[in-house]
Amino acid sequence: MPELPEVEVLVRRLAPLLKNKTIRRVEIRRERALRPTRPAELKRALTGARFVDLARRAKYLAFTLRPADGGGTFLLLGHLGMTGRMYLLPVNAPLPKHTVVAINLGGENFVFEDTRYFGRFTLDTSTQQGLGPEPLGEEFTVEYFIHALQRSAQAIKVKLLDQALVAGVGNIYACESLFHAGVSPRLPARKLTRAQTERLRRALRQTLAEAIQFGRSFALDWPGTGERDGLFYFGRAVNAPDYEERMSVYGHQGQPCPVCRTPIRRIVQAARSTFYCPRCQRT
DNA sequence: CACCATGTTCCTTG
DNA sequence: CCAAGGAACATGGT
Repeated sequence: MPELPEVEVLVRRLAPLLKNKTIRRVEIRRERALRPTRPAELKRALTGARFVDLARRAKYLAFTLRPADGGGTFLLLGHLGMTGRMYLLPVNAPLPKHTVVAINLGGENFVFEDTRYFGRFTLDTSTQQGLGPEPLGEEFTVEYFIHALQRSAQAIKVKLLDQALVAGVGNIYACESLFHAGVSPRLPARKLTRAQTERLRRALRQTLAEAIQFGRSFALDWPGTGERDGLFYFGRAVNAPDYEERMSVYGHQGQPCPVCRTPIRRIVQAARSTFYCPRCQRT
């Protein structure tokens, strides 16, 4: 469930539920997610600690905690990978099959579940160093974007997935943003005109912001104690009839473009699927 | 059995 | 040294 908008919505929903809660016990079922933190180290740091803040950076969840001994704060980072979910469960509810970590907060467990185990739950913050600006932030200016694209011959679609260029864009919203900007996913980054770059920046910001708005207004099947967050809006959702229509091109191979009715095409770039309209995105 | 999947990291090649 | 491409990680759905 993992691109910037989904993480943003999750963070905002989770924050008030975790705030000021004290960790009683930590159960680690998949050590791999902690890399390179050792399980004993994570348990020692978390047990008795208290959640004081939660924020999003790119696709990461950044938990700020106050240690058991009360001095200062420290950071815990979560990443949902491809299939990660985080939510609260009553302590008497069974933990799901692919539970990575379960944190006992007293009456409930804060659960990190991840079917494919690509996600992370760690004290290692080194990955934050290489991240580029937030696409919705002030630092992501037209000038920055133009400058960053000028140095690369890589296809613009592939470039958008580069977290060092702009942090938080994933495969779905990269495809959608290029469509809204009317830019071909195959266009080499350095070939974008100033006008195209401006349109793309605008499309990125608008597409991401709209997805966040949708996620915040969406009637989630998750009051904080349900069994699933039900949060990821792509795919078949719970009770959302207009769900499929949210995407203009992603996953719509062979279906008519919503603007010109030309069949949407699927190509492979950097081993990932790209969906686009060959007519609306000619250059 | 085949192919596909919201992500990141590591290794190889040029 | 760098850029770019591909595989690996692991599980499940269609």
